[in-house]
Amino acid sequence: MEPRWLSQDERAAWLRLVAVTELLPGVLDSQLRADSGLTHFEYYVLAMLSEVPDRVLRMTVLAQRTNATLPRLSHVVRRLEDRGLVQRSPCPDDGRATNATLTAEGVAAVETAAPGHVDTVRRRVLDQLTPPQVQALREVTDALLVGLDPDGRLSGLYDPDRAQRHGG
Amino acid sequence: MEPRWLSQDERAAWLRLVAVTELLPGVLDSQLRADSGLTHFEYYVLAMLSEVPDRVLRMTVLAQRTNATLPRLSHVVRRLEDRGLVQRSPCPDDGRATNATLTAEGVAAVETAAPGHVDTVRRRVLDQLTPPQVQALREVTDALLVGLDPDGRLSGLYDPDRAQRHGG
DNA sequence: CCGACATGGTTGTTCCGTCAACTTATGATC
DNA sequence: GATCATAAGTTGACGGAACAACCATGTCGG
Repeated sequence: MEPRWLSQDERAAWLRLVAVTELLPGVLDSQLRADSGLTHFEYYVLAMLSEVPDRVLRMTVLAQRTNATLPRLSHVVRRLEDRGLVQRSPCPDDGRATNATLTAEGVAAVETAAPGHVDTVRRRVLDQLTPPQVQALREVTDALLVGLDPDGRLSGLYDPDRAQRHGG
Repeated sequence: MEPRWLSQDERAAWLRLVAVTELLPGVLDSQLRADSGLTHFEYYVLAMLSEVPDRVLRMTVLAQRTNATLPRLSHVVRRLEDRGLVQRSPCPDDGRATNATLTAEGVAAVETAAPGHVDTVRRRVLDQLTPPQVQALREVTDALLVGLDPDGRLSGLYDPDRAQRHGG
């Protein structure tokens, strides 16, 4: 079955979007790795925990907010626990569940890593855009997420209102 | 040194961009894998070769156009060669260089995979956007690539002069 | 309550990407 | 034309991610 091919404009936009998604992870990862010994994903795990009351989240919720599969998160959290940045403990409410708690060292790690990370985000990304373009980026990505995240699994990451329904 | 933190708008745009870059690769990879047994990156390697005269490119050029490091491309091309989709041969002009040629089977693989891939790109990405939003996406990603690809390494991927068609 | 099913996590395998080291060829310099 | 530096690719080791299999716990219908 022959699909509708892409128009000139669509193709141009699409190829650039692909290029951005290819390049962005590398930029974030290498800066964080070099300066803080953290993967971008590890940083996000710690950051998500640091923004939440008591700095505790159940593995499932944490996985949703970081767009990780449970196996992936399990491995990462185990490594972070080995490094003393996170503490795992059984959830009292549900014998199956595990809580991941950010330790004091974990807090320190996030606070140490944050400035350099934010600086990279500024210089490599946001400073390239005019204020109207920032607004446009927000609107476009919002629309894209409808197609990419139809169940709102990641909504905790970008939409505080929907976070309560899905991640709370 | 304390960085400038992100404004409300910047943070919103940034978090959504991160969410998009987290989700998009998985969407593309799983469709291509399931339907064609190809990684998105493998598909792009084959697609880039298919769009070029004689379907030959030197490894270095191919690496630039796909934003791959040379080691990564070398590994991928070896696997593709094992599957009969690509043929490697020494470059007559430069004894150090290697040419990668798309085989007939490789052409067939791209042509088989393309419709499903384009369909996914449409349904999951482009159809979520209005025409003005497609235009905005193009402009914003163009600006972003200045910061992410300062040397223009990937320009072959999105520069209209060098890239004529995609997915066909 | 008891058996079937669903949910929450972990573990192990396999594959892919990165990094560093190495081989070979080219180009510049004297 | 010999030497040294650089470029093009390959290879191997290592770490992280996807996937599948598995175990433990909770839930629901009889």
